[in-house]
Amino acid sequence: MADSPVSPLHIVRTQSLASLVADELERMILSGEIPPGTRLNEQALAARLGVSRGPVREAVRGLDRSGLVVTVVNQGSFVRQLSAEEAMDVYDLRVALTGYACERLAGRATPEQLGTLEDMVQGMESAADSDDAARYYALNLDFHSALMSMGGSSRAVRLYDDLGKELTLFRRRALVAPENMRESNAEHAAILHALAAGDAAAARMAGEAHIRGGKRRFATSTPPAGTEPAGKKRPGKAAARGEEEHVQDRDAPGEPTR
Amino acid sequence: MADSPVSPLHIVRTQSLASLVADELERMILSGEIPPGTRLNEQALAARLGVSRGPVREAVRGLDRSGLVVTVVNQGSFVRQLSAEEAMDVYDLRVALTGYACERLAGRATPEQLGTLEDMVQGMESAADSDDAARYYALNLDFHSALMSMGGSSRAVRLYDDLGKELTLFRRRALVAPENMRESNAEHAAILHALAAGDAAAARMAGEAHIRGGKRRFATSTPPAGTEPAGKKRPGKAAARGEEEHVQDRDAPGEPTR
DNA sequence: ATTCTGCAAACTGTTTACAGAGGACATTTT
DNA sequence: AAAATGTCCTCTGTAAACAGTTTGCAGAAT
Repeated sequence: MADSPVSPLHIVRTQSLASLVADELERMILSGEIPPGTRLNEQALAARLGVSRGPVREAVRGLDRSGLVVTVVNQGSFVRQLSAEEAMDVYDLRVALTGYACERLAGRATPEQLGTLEDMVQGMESAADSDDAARYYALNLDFHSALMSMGGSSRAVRLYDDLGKELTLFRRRALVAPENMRESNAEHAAILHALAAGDAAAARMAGEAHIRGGKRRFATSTPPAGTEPAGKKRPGKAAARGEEEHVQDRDAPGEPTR
Repeated sequence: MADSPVSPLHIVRTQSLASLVADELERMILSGEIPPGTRLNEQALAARLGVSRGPVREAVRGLDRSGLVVTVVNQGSFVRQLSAEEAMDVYDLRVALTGYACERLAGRATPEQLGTLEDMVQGMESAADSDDAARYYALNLDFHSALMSMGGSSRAVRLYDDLGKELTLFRRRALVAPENMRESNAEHAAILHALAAGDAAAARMAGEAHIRGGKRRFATSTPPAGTEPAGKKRPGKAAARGEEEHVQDRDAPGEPTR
């Protein structure tokens, strides 16, 4: 009846603590607040989030399955570290996914869908003109999400997003240089053009070329070091006191088991 | 020193109970022992596996993340039910992945790798000749795994396998009709031929065509009913007594939230 | 006869408690 | 002085207990 179905008593338990913890943990990891290689101290995390260790363990187990976290028995869970090669492999998978979505969409894109994409490309152009990297970044995410959603399936969208999260483990932030924005958006336009023309082969090529371009743009603008130095510091006993500390990094195993 | 490195005290804790439970649960689900739509009763599962509810919850949470299980707050976790459309989408994703792996492999396949694949195709041919569906099935899995591993990355292999597990949720078992074996293996040979020729485009086409063929062979040999009837039985109270019962199905929500 | 209400059992979500493993530091030994 | 070793302490892994919710059934009221 009421407009807002809020229970008068306590807030309705609409989702479990474990899922909330999982979301928060994922956010912390993807934002870099907890850098790769860091050990996830269950007790500290539980205390910081105001829950017990149970939900934290469940959340970490979920992140482990989805690839953001690596667990070593009796040693704990660590934020996954992606090697440069693995990151490139992930890019390649996104190439394949994007190409496929574009190819499928070419044959059946509705004028409405094309209009939506067109608007996004326009928006990115204006963002590039005003050097608004943040806005370009957001629109770019939307564009690719829309592409996957229209051409692929919901499963494809989730896959693409998950791969993106893994990439975020490698590159701290999407480095969008001003000149890259224009180049990138030109490729967007090429995709759109092929889609509008209904040319499946061209759309696929354009989609693949775009992600490959992103991979290249990233690879050329990143430090040439093959593997990250990672945290080598050993905090000793003091850090374990945990007064304000919520995470503690030990030796930081890169990829112990997989 | 000894041949079998078994600890004299208790068996070495080489992996956690939660991971063991997760493996066992996955096996149960994929084998059909716990059919889609079934609710996973934590207490019953814990009792059956001889552990407490903690590891079971962690395992279920992991399966939820990997897509085999769907969880509803305060109602429990259910084995996921794939609709026919979703299954087709998963097939399409495998088409894309396989095509991509084949394309990449074409340029750089070593004679050794080609020999390995050749042996598998030969093995499948002999299996088809003797109508040994089980052996064909196993070799087929190996062939595709090898293809992904050689042409793609370890990430691609895992992705492909995970998608395969999801498909298993839909089709109880890979139905390999005798005539299908020959058709399927002819496509394998075509892939191999293109790979040996180093023709990337042809390899991709052949790889894609093969999975599409598998999709078609499955779609034509499956009941035309769009959605599965699923378990509609309401077991009442008797089943909940749990003397030998380890699972209990209630209303079986297909895809409550995603 | 049907529907609604109230009670009870079961199950999920969460917290708390306990045992074993691993690591860091101090001491001892060579 | 350097290496080895012993001890303590933290943290993970697991189990058990506790609170809240949902579900099913029985009985009452219409």
